[in-house]
Amino acid sequence: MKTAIPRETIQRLPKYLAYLKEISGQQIEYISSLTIAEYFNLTPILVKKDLSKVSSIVGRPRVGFLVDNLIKDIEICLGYDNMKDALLVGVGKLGSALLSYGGFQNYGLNIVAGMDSNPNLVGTEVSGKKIFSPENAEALIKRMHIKLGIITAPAAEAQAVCDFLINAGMKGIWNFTPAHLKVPDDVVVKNENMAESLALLSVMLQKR
Amino acid sequence: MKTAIPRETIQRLPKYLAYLKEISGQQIEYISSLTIAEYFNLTPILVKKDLSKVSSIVGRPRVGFLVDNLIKDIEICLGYDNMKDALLVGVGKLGSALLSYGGFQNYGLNIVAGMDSNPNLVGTEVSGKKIFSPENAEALIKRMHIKLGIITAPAAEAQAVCDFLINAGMKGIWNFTPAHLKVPDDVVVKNENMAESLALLSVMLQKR
DNA sequence: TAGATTGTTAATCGATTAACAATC
DNA sequence: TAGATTGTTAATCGATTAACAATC
Repeated sequence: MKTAIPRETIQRLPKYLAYLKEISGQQIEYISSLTIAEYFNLTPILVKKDLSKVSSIVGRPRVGFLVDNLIKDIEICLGYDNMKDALLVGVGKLGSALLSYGGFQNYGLNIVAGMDSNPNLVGTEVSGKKIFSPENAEALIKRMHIKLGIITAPAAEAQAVCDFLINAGMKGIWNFTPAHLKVPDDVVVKNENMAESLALLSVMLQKR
Repeated sequence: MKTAIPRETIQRLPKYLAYLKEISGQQIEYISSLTIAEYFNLTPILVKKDLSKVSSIVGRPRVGFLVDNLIKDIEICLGYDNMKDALLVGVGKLGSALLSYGGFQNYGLNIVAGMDSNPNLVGTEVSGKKIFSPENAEALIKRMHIKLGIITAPAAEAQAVCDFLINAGMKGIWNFTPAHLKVPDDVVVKNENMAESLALLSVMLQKR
């Protein structure tokens, strides 16, 4: 792995990874960048370059890369090898869906619990995950050194929730609300912006 | 509105739009690109350029753009002005959450119904939206000329669902599963890829 | 009038694509 | 050996940033 992997490359890596895991299960040992490119409708050169940025070992000319090696390299690059604990705030429909989704384990993400201000929800469990009150959640965050918060609260409360989480020590926020969040420089926000996706889809459909 | 608006600009427009609607409610008449840039931590020149690509009217030097005019221009550009009907397939937790989300109306999206192969769900309603069987859904798609499909089914079924929808006449797919979908050239797919977001977040957090 | 903000043209920057030597 | 695929250096392309004249 070299330094400064472009954002675009990082976004493509999870796709490659899923594909590699699939073919690894099919006992395929080696893969060339050309094969990956064909599968995803990308140019072979692009894939080649992406892999060269990530791969710790050199690919073998005429043969390609050892699949299992590549999987390991991508996982290390994306930090999937060390589990990150997260707390989810706002146990509505979307929040419940995310709490119940088992697939995050594959991405190095472990949602340890939920938090909600609704007293009727506090103390209950969703898919085996406890729902905490803000007070108890704050203690949990500090005790477990949880650095990542997932916000699925109503948009109107998003900023307050965000401030609360950062105050408790969080350094990363995964924001599922349409609200624009203001955070200090040392905190990272990733917006899961459906409006953005929908805008792209809308424009793409319009063109036809 | 000029031709060929860059993808990046399109992705920023919904953010601007939400902000503009907010300040429009506060009786603010004019806005400058500088003010928008400050709010979103973007460079003023970038915002200026984005707006110039979208705005039908010229901004007034020293004053800025008429907020309501700008709102209208962005909505037209993003196609929010004409409602698009959509059918959602896979009424699990995530599917139910999306069916219940009222905010899509603001983005020109109207989810008319759900579809599920589970007979226990067929005929029920989620937030006032009927759940159809595949057979009945196919008739509905054709009768209403629904062009947009939202896939929240299990990943293993995603490709089959996708093929089914395209076969029924759909031209756009909003894919919430991690599966990679193969589609004909005249069909547009937008992946709502949580793995991608998580990868970025993970790498950003790692750097600290 | 002076000055803030616009629209537009030019420069920079970074990602993608092309070209090509190296190698199993 | 011949040829497919790699790694790397150079060219292209498009988005962002800078510069500056126009204008209310």
